[in-house]
Amino acid sequence: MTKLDCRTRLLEVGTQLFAERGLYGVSIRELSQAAGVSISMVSYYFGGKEALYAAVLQEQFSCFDQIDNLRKPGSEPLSVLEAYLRWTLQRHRNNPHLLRFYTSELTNPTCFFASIVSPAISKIIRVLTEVIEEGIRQGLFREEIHAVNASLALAGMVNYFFISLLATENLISHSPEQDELLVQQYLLIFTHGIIKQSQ
Amino acid sequence: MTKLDCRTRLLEVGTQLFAERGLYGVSIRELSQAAGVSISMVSYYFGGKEALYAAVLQEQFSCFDQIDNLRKPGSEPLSVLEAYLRWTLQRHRNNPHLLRFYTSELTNPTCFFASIVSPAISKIIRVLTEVIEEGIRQGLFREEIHAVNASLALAGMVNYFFISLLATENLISHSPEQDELLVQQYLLIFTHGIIKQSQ
DNA sequence: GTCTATATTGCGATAGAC
DNA sequence: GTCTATCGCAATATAGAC
Repeated sequence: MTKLDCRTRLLEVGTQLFAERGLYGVSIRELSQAAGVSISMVSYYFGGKEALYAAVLQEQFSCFDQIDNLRKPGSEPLSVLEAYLRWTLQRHRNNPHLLRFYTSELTNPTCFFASIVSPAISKIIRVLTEVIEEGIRQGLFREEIHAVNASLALAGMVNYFFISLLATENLISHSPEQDELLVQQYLLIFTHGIIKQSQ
Repeated sequence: MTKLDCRTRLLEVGTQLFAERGLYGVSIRELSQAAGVSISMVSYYFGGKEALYAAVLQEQFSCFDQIDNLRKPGSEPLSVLEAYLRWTLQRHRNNPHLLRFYTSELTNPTCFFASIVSPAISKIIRVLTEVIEEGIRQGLFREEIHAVNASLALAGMVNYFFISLLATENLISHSPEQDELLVQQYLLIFTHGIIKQSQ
């Protein structure tokens, strides 16, 4: 087994197990056993269990940098919001473990929350807020809307679909084939509401 | 220290610490020390750490039974949804730890998820879904709306406000004084959307 | 009913062989 | 670079004194 394999296998298995049970729910014994390598490899490559967890977390949240791609100069607020929904669904599909870390860190933060997780999340909300403020300024969106509230509402709708998965998989299909329908539903609710317009 | 005090103190401290760090993030040593009782009291009163956790969880989720009070016979769908929002905010205010368990169990489920947490959550979603379906039947809500999607969206909006708290407390006030404003904002977004109606 | 003391297990980390 | 063996410690649980 080459150096790269060993390190990579630990990262992969660490991602899987930490996502399922959190930093304190997994021992490095179990971890190294699942990876098929010696227990000492965790210290050798990462410097300990917490450091391996930090490496996993860092990798998981690296995709959040892409948020800046959503806001191309001159793009309409509404299409940026739609792009955010599609990008978020895709993010969770590409990486089924991401939301576990995201939510686990928000709920039971480790010492890496402040440096890795919090900046990523608050950046997303800040970008969404700016987009919605721009929409209000352009007269597209209601003035009564508080932009931060609306951003949290939009992020909440789409993320909660995945957060609640374990308790709702008997109520609704979570298959990726439904994703385009989901985007349309959330966009419809968020922009027009559920009330039928009688004009 | 009487029997009641000792048991109660362990429950209180357990609620606090398990909420902050999860089942595996807390030891019974630390727990009993924080409660000011002997370490053996955990086994004596509850039968072990996991059993104490289960007792805490059971107590936390008992308030979910009140969901049935929201749906009085003949009440309008829209006012039930408003009552749900208000009730949910109040639930989180009355018990700042509830959402920690809620989210922690959804993300890193323990062996008690299936018996205590999942039924509570899926019942809420089921009730909301029925209310929205009734609204569609009455012609109040759009036919294009998928009732389960909309229920998850509404629950997601209001719960995510608290879930994301640690990453967003510098972006928005989380003071209880804002709660009535929040109810109005979420209701406005959910029922009418953010787009300005030009009729 | 509550304590101290202890048995036992499993943890994270590392020394040293290969 | 990877392993085995082991150290030292903290975990849960419990026996037995009061």
